[in-house]
Amino acid sequence: MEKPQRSPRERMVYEAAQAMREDGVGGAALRTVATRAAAPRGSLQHYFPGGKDQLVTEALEWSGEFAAAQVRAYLRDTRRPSPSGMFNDLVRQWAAELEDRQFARGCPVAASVVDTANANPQVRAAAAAALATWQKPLRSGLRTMGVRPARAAALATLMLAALEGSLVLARAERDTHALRVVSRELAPLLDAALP
Amino acid sequence: MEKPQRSPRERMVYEAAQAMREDGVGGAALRTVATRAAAPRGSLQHYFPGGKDQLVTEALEWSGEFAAAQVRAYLRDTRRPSPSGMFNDLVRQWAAELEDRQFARGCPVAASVVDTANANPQVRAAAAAALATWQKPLRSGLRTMGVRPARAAALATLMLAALEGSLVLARAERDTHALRVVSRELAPLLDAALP
DNA sequence: ACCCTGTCATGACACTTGTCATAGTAGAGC
DNA sequence: GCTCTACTATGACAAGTGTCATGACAGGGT
Repeated sequence: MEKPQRSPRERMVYEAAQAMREDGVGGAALRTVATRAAAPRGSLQHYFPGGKDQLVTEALEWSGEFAAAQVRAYLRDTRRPSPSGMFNDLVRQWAAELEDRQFARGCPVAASVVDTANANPQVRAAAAAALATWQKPLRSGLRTMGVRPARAAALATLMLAALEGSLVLARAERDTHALRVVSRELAPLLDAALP
Repeated sequence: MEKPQRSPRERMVYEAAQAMREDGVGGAALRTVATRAAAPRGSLQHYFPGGKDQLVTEALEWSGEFAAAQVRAYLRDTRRPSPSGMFNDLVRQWAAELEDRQFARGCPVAASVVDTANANPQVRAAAAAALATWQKPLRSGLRTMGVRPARAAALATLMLAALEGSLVLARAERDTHALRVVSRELAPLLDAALP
């Protein structure tokens, strides 16, 4: 996830997502977000009159769309896509970033669920929406490869669950081993869904 | 996870784990933990001179052992255990509790990783240790069923990752659908490892 | 009787957080 | 030039946090 050249508002949403990935929603202080976005603190209340909830919600929307674009890029750029190839592409990118950043950043959706799913219905709904956005290209990609619709939905869910879980394991162990194992073990199952 | 009749100290560790499951490590305030454990606030500094870090660490140890005992109970009480049966037993118990408590409580290990893996090495290590404790009976159970050691380790990792991830999905969606899908899709893969 | 140790109880602290209030500044439109 | 709007900037505040200091109280052991 490279840091793009964007408006102050977009930078704040972006940096909010990154802060959530590092220290969870509770650890993502608004002052820190403003500082890292090189934006004035006063702009927060101007752009996000809904307060922190709004910022977190938009950060989740951004994250969902970013993840979906990543999947679509695989489908667009790969000559002969396969279910296992699509999943492995995800795993590979996450593993690379975990190692680059020394396991500092996880998934913002998981962070928001763990921190606020119980206390904040709005953020919880935003997390669910981000997951749906992410899952959509996975599902349609599988269908394009010839997987039956019902099965495509199930496998997309499995991919997301396995990825989110491996990320937790990898960060705990400071080792991308779990990610690689899961990708390897799941590969035959995923490809067996092809016609 | 029933609330046992234990010493004030044990009650505090237990309630710390539950609070972490609900609102993450950041949301688990020490005052709240003391109140819910029906213990005086002063006892916290007495039993846990290491402060919140120590309490969280012990809560993770407790959680790891609780989860491991759950797996061992399946292996002990089931006449003809199978890999898919073992995984489904886990899923079933988690799904039941999610629904009972209306998705208020997730996995404490995931919570600690997401919240503090980046900032707190001690807690991160405790989370990794808890995962190892949990994984151990899964691995040895698979081996007892006849799965080759290397494969048993890989499948245990896969189970944990898939479970942790499904929990995130299920809490976000307030629906145990993802848990059931993952269990169903993984079943044939898991049982195919039998000799 | 004494003290000593484990536990309980309460108050205070420094700090951070999200939020609000207020005012300043730039720049376009006319 | 003037005004209106969008944005920037700074200060303050109440609430909540982890931590520490201090003291009270019980119950043995001697």
